Amino acid sequence: MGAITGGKSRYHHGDLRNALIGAAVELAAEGGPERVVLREAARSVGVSPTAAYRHFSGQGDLLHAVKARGQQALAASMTETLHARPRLDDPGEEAVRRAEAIGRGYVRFAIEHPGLFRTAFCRTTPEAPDDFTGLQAPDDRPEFAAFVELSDTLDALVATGRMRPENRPAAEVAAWSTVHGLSLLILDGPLAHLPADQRDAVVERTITTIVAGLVR
Amino acid sequence: MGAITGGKSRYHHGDLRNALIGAAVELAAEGGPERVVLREAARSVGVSPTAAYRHFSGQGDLLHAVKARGQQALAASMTETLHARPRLDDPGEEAVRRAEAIGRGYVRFAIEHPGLFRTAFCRTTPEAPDDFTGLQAPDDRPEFAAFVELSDTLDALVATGRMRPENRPAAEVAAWSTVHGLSLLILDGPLAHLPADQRDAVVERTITTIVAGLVR
DNA sequence: TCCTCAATGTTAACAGCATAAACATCTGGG
DNA sequence: CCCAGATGTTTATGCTGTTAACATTGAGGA
Repeated sequence: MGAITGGKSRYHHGDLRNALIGAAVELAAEGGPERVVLREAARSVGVSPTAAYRHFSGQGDLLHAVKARGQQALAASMTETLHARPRLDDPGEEAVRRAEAIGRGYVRFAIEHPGLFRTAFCRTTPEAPDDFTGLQAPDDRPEFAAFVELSDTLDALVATGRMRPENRPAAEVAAWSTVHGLSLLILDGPLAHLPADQRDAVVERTITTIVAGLVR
Repeated sequence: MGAITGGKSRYHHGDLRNALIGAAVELAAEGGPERVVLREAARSVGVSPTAAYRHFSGQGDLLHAVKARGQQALAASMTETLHARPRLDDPGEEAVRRAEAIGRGYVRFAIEHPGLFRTAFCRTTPEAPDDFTGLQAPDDRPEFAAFVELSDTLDALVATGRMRPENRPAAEVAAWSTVHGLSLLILDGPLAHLPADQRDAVVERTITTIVAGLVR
């Protein structure tokens, strides 16, 4: 196969699938999922529109790939944010602060990369077998790394006595729901036109509130 | 103007704007915002596609009208649910239960009317001057009735000593974020394929958690 | 070495969409 | 009575996704 050979034929691209995904990711980053249009991605790669059909079943399939990239980018950003955080001595306090940091990282990514974030959670086909069913995430896929870290943090809250065991079930859903909804209200909803400082204050208070509901 | 006269000319519709909105709402209810396509709405009303441009500046404008209808439907559903609820004697307990009911009503509408719900919060034009800026809602518009009721309920939580005054700011954002995010995770996200009973249990626990974070 | 064939790209074509321009038909107010 | 503005229609343009038929390339077996 052609690979990325110096510059011979130019008829075969060599890595068209990834190139198309890259172009589509750029489009998504600029304008969200509705902007990832197959013909434009092909155009920006310099290839005929129908060439994409050799690598994707259609526009929906391309969008699906971009969505996966968005999820990975979110996860990567969050884990990076988490690793940069100084570790506290007290395990209970550490778990609480860690939970707050996870929420902050989530919302921060949404604000800094609105197009990618919206794409990461856009509706694709009704049948999406890639999603995990609610409460248990496969821990071998990179896009779920952040979710696994949330789970571990919640476990730590229980282990350190900061959270009552009977509150543990579905705790990740409560946490995730709050930061997810907050992100969307900020991106597209009534909080969209809020000045940055007020917005940040609201984010802080919201995260404090949900964590308070969890730890008790 | 023609009004809804018996059935004379048929050239002028008489109430085309509302008819188009109605058709578009039906489309949105079936398939969400991306399905509200101007030509199909015109078709189902029995009118030429370009006739719509006498009443809307374009497809985006029509979608905007449908979005408003969705918001009103959500608000109406929630207030109805609230009014059906039995009132408790203890004011503090009443406020807490009321807050929980508001959250339940929100998520319930999302589950029962997914297309309308998604349309009510879909992205339209970047400039949306109809949104209120975050923390204060105009209390004279029907689509904000439910939000005003949430605000009142939170005030009641403070007044009855169930919530500390310093937690009051942005409390509506925290509450709204949680139920909003939960709704979307259920509609389009990882909770989509959850069986109804498990899903309902998760909803209950999530609402309990956020209310716990508010009341303290 | 050469030759075939599957992989991968291209052009041409079609249908559906939003939208604009020019034209047609009512209808209310002078 | 009649005409001007409101409302609806036809026609046309350019975008999109998608399919079908054709072209080019490279890799591996005769």
